[in-house]
Amino acid sequence: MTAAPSQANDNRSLVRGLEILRAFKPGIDVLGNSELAERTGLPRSTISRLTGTLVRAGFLQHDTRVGGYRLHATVLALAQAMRSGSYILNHAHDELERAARKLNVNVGLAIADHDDMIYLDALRFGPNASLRKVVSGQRVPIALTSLGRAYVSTQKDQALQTLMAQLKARHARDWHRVRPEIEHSIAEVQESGFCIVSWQPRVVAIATPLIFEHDPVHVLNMSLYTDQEIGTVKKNLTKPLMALRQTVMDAVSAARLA
Amino acid sequence: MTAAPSQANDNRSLVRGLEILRAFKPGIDVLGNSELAERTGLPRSTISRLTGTLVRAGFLQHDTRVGGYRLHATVLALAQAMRSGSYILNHAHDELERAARKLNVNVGLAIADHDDMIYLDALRFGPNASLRKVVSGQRVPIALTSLGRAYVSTQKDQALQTLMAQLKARHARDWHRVRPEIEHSIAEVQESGFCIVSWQPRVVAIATPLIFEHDPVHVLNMSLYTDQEIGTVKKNLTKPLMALRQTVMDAVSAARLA
DNA sequence: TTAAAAGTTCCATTCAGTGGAACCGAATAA
DNA sequence: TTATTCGGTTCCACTGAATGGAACTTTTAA
Repeated sequence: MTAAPSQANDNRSLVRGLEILRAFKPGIDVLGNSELAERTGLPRSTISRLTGTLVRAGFLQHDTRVGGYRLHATVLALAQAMRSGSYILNHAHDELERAARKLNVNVGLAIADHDDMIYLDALRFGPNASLRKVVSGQRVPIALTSLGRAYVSTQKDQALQTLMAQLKARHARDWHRVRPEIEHSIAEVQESGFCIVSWQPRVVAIATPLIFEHDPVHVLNMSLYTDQEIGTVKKNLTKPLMALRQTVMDAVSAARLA
Repeated sequence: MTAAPSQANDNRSLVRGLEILRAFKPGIDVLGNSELAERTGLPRSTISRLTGTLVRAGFLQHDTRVGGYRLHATVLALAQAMRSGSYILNHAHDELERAARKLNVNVGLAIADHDDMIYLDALRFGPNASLRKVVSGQRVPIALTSLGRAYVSTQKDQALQTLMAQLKARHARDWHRVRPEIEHSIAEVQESGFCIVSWQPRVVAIATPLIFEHDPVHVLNMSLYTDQEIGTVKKNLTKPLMALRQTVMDAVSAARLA
């Protein structure tokens, strides 16, 4: 999650306020004014005023125990509104769940945001088999994941150039290694409709883009924690993934006629 | 969810931007610039600029199909960050789930925001018995629910006055009816530690406040869809609710020592 | 084709937001 | 105890960022 582009004629105060909100992530759940000032590079007085407004608006709360701010429940209400309004998610969810249960693999649906993918829905299995958990909102980097690369493969021309430039900026250090990997994945998707990546040890993931006219690109994935060879996983998951993809697309298209 | 107080020296643009975000709720998932202008009373040019910024910041997306804006996945990431940072929620969740399964009732944990309560966690049973669903972010009005009234009962003096004034403003129409109900619930909590309300037909709910030093007040509740008399429900749920309350408080206190 | 509605851009005006500095209060050190 | 540091807030003079009316463009509806 790199800093927002912060382009031309954007409303400055609004951008700054949102930047403050975005400074909170899993693991960073309390931030004081001076920490925020450091992270954003803004003067302390400015931060102080903005956090005040964010508190009164219900987006932050002050934690007197540790003397800092936390995100407040208003953001949960927004998330709820967002999820309930995403018809793709709504029509896909049951199918994702069914597939996850049947195959005993993690199944996810995600969408791009800057240089991350964000899960709209993620059905996860704990280590002890059937324990299930539904998560949403997790960010994973576009450049390194099957999810992200499946997304990249849907971009063309100018949009693709821009995106690659962003990714390069974020992964400057090991771009020489990452770039060919991305290009390999793109080729993979173009050839067979999906790509396979193992970006964390023992986790193999396979992803395929879901494209609907007039809608942002969504990406579907399956992943599992395993010792199997990547080839074996490919053999096992390709068909189910593509089948799920078709099922979801049908479900969404059908719903659209009503 | 009434308009934010929008007090003294608040950053105007930021407040307006957040107001735009808050205009989206379940059921209202697409809004065009002019609709937003209407709802907020701001000039169309201003809205246009602000929505532009919100889009570039990743908080809104433009839906070209219907020509309007939707909330974007960034708000999911924020919600995820918020939930993962709430240690009360984290330590309570498993207990809530256990209780819900055991008793076959809905169990929830909520926190106040303006004149609403917002669920941090809500374990729901579908009509067909054991189907379970975890929800968070739903808003319910303070004045009308057991959840909200249990919260009101924790407020004193100035804070109580202010809160009641807010509620009165929101429920001006039938304040003469609502006010005594709230006062009854307050007395109930002060006497026995919980209150019972049926604010929707056939739904009975019982709630109890969870107070931790230096933390905002949380409220725990149980509810069920039933034909039973309120007295019967009370008999059945009082003990489990208070037991759950104790369990959660212990779990949180224990975790705090580590 | 015309009319109406929705959205964007322009631009002169001004006041909202800014940030440096001073101030406050709490925690820590001496 | 007093001094010192640190985090936070308040003050205030300055100014350019944000504003909103009007003009313009694009889309939708009739």
